[in-house]
Amino acid sequence: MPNMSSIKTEQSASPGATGCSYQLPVNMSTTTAASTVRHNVSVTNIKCEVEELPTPNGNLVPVIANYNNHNHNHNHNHSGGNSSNSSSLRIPLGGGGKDEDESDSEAELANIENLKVRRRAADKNGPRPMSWEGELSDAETNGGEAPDEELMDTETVVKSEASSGTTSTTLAGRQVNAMLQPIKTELEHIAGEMQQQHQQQQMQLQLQPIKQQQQQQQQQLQQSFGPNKLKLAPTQSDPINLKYEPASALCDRSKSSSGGHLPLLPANPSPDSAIHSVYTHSSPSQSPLTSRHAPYTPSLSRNNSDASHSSCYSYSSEFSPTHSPIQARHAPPAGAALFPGHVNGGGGGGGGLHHHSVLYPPLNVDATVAGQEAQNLSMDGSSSSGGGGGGGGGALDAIATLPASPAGISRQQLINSPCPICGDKISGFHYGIFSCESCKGFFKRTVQNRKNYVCVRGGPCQVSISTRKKCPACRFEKCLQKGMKLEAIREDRTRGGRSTYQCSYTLPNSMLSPLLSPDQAAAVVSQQQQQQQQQQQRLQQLNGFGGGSNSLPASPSLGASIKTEQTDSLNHHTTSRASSIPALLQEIMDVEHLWQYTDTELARINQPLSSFASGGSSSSAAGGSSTAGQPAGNAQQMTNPLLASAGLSSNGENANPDLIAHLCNVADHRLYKIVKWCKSLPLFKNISIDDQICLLINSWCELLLFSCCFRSIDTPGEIKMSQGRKITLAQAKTNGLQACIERMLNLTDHLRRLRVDRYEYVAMKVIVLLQSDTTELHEAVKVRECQEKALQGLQAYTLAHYPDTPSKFGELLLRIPDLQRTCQLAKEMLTIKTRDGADFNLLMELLRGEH
DNA sequence: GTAGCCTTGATG
DNA sequence: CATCAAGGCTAC
Repeated sequence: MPNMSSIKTEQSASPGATGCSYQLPVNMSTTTAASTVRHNVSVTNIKCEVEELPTPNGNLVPVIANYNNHNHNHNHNHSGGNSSNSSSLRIPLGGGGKDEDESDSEAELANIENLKVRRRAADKNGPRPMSWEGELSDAETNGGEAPDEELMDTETVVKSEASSGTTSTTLAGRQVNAMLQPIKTELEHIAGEMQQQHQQQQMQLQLQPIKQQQQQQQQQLQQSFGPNKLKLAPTQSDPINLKYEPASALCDRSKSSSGGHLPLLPANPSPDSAIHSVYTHSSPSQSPLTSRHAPYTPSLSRNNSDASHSSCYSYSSEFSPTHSPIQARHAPPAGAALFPGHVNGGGGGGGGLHHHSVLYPPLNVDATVAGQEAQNLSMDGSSSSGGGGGGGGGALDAIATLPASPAGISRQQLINSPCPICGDKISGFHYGIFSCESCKGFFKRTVQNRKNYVCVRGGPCQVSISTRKKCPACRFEKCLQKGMKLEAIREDRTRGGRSTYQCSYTLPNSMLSPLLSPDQAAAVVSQQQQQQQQQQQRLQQLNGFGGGSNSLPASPSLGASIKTEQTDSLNHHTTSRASSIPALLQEIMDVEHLWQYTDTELARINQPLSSFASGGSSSSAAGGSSTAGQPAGNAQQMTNPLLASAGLSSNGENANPDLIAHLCNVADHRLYKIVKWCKSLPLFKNISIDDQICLLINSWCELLLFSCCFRSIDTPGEIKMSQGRKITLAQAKTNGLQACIERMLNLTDHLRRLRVDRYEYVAMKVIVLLQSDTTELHEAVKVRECQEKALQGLQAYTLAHYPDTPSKFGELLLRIPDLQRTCQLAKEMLTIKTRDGADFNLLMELLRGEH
């Protein structure tokens, strides 16, 4: 009955009962030793039954990961005739295809493989609680009965592994395919989920809930990889909260088949799906109005005056029942004067009006009509008069600017209405919308703790009072979709007072269009797109996305980690180019967060480190396995890129045997995330499972290495591993990785010189992934076509955004052979190291398996 | 982790 | 002083 949501790196939310347990690779399951030993990586079997199907309103979208609800027509459209030209776009990937690919070894990955050996060794000594392979294997072995155990805490895992010893276990005789089976199983599993979701929706349309569940169960058993034809309808849900719902809609609520779900406002005609709209927030750079405010700082601090990034066409906290936090505190006194034609409803002159005038461009709305509507819309007699009191009040003024706002909705009505997210009773105005107390708390926890929920089903799960606990991913998504604002969460956690953030409700274009001139309407669309993009970036960064040059070390300060120079730069770009980002690139970007670690994940991964650090310099495990043949010791660890790539402290304090267990966690995580990322890529999803595996095998090193290099753009002379750990060339010399690091630095220099931005970066990753120069591909042509689409997307992007450097596209592609050569070198180095007697069995097999 | 209730503090 | 939207606390 549960629905399946998963929380990466988080313990399963609801043990057992909900069945919604996705088990992290980090953790260990209680699977049998036999099953866990089969592969070095395991995929947790995810029980994902859907008790309640998504409502047909299409209002639910997958959380965070937008990977499933994008319109892939873009991709398909890109193909076709273009494929003939593809050859011209093909890049001379590394001299030698297969052989070239053989080389490889990114510190991070190497680390992973290395650890796998240890982990497997531990597995042999006892049941491995949970692992990638173990989970899925069990599921498969047991006829689909997924282990429903709770996730174990990382620390627990570490201890169990440590206690099981670090006996080296050879993988001799194990086939490469077997080793990569985890990836395959994961891919298959995810595919199965997608298929399941698709069928669920179909069934839902047929109103056959019982059959749905039956089929779900069957699908769970299938594990077959079916094309994910499911397209989550771009939610045309209202970006506006309930209170602005048209009266008619309110009246219809009782008729709504979705039970607690609120009827939706007219679809937002924005070309972007609701998933974008949920990320909406504007930037000062984009709004001619916002420039009057303080520069936008994507900080969650309450004092950031985020009103500055309000949308000119969005309702904002003026809708707060009795006041507008923003306008009240930050409204430029003469704001209204800037827009003499602006609606002046509600009898204004109040601060709210001023503010509103600043926030909203002049609308061609008859002031009288607007004023009347404003009257009708007064939140309620008491509050509007109380809050507005002598001046019309912010709320009233705000309402006055709602050309098509519903009439007669009082605050009390709103309070009595069901929470737009779950249908529970609204308790107040929280984070930008009227919501219930539970959703308020949920949103707060999610943002403050930087949760990175992922709906294994890919969403959208229904979120109701009864189901809201089952899929936090979809719940959070809905929170955003309904208008909850990330910036409403205070960075400094100060209590009390009024919020200063700009909680903007995107005004549906359908409501605006009749009132706007074509130019204004276009401006609305443009601005909404910008807002969406920025909000998305914000969200991604909140989720730990931004591991590239944007990446910041985990910071307790939400706001601090949100704003980066590059982000600003990117935002600047998007100001003018938001609409010119190829859809494919945007889709790729939308799933990029899957690649990144969230702070929560990092925190969890590193959680055991504190204990490790106290363990002194026991070098047997950490030094032995990770440094592979080097003298174990603090000095080596300090500069060991393997450790560093794992996000481990490089201060030499981690020389504890438990470190290995910890590294296993990291390894599991990284592999898991790679697979997840791949599976969510718009192009990759359409490739056969066998070819997906093949591509992954061929490109994992390049992908990881490239991410390291891109991440290091802003640190010349240093390669950033995970979590801001850095390694310099000098440090690399101490452990024999000089050549590799040197090449990485060189590549990084090129990326810096080329000013590679994030869109280019993600596109290049996909291009690298889709390298089809291998004879092992079953559908090489198809893969090639996919790569061509990515190439075309990148080319279109670079030409559109960097017209002054038309050669950028080509230069970017020229870096790929470098990347591949670097990987080759790194792999060779690791191979050599393996001969030194270190526990690189798994790595060895992976290396061998790549050829 | 969830969610109800409490405390805080800016605002009018 | 009332309001209310933040965060905090805590039983579950």
